[in-house]
Amino acid sequence: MALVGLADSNSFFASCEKVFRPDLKNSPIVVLSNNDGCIVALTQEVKDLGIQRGEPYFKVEKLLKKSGCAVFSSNYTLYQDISRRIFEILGIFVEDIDLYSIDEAFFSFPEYLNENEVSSYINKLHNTLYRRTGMKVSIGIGRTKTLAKIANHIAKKNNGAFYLSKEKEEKIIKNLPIKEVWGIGYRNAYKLESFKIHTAGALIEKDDKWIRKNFSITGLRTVYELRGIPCINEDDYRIRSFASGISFQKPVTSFEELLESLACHCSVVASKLVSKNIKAGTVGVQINSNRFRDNYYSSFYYIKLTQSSCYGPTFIKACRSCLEHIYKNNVEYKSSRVFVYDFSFSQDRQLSLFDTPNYSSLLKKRDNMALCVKEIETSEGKNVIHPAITYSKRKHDLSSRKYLSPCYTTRWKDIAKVY
DNA sequence: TCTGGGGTCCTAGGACCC
DNA sequence: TCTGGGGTCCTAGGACCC
Repeated sequence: MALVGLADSNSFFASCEKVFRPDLKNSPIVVLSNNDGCIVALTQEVKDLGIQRGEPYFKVEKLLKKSGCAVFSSNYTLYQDISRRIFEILGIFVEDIDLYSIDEAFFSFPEYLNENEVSSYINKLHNTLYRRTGMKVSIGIGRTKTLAKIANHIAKKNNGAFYLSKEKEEKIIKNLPIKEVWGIGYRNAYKLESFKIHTAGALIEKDDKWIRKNFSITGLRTVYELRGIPCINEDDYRIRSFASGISFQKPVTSFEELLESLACHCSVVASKLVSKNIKAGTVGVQINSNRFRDNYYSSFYYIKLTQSSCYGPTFIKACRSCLEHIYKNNVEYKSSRVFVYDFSFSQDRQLSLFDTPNYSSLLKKRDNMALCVKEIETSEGKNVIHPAITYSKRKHDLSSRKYLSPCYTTRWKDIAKVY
């Protein structure tokens, strides 16, 4: 059985911002969500001020300014590129990389190596990643994904790499607080504590039937993983749906403006579908008013397309129909979102009984158009071609990003200068 | 004034069938 | 008074993750 490894960057977004700003090496840093709304990444210095991830920025703005904290809007272009570089290097060292999120990846590791060999190999990996990207990436190794996650947690506190061997498991799990276990959120932690279970050690002692009854199959899987039996498979990460959405800077009330924002999201999802070489069979639209206000309104509607598609204008048309079902007058809308699911591979197309040859050739033309748009976006940049309906609004114009850093690694004019 | 965005999985319960 | 038993499929909502 192979060992499982987990590579995970520390305060990923905040660390990316530090790479090109050595002057901020020891400064507190926060990175804000879209629209500069919430804190989504923060360094230890900021955590020490008692601030948590998810905190609305306006509530702590004064405190942060007083402590000399550097503030950034999310620069996904930069983070995505640094992430790509990290995983590229990881691929030189290990096999079967399974990307879990922008800053995390599981991988497999040969078990025939002895403990010292594993430890020195992962230390070397950690150091190479730091030297070549400027990012501190913690490496944890264990018998299962859940154990690798625990090992990674320990690595973060030590020197960046940790191998949780079978021999060490018992001692470490015994006193591990239940809420630090991956897969146990605050609600289940609270529930477990009401049963007087406070540590992972106490949890793995419990009877399988009891766990299944109180915490469902998901809870039982976590317990098996803690016992060293792998239960979380790579298949679990197959994409089933994705979405594009954003909060507006100012409330939106008109049907046309909402549709315009949805059209921007359609372009984003269409482009993502083309790059993955898949088509979506269902399109959904969600619109929301401000959830912190009275009379909160949120509605969702979806349409199954007659033919799976990756063509933006087809999605826009579907969004218009969805919106007609859920749009209400006199509501101040705060956000909109487009979902796509029911994926199929691009080459399989099931024609319906009443399709005419003309219709299939139209569908072919649309496929080609979608590919063509993607090619233009790749060579000329994302904002050079877009549906006419979105002419006055681009996705990023809809939200505020006051503290955006340069795209150091992906745009020539933003490249770092050395004086 | 201001409160993110993007995912996954599971379960209960309703609708429907024989 | 009292209303079967065994399925499937779908959806909303909850819980979790980053």
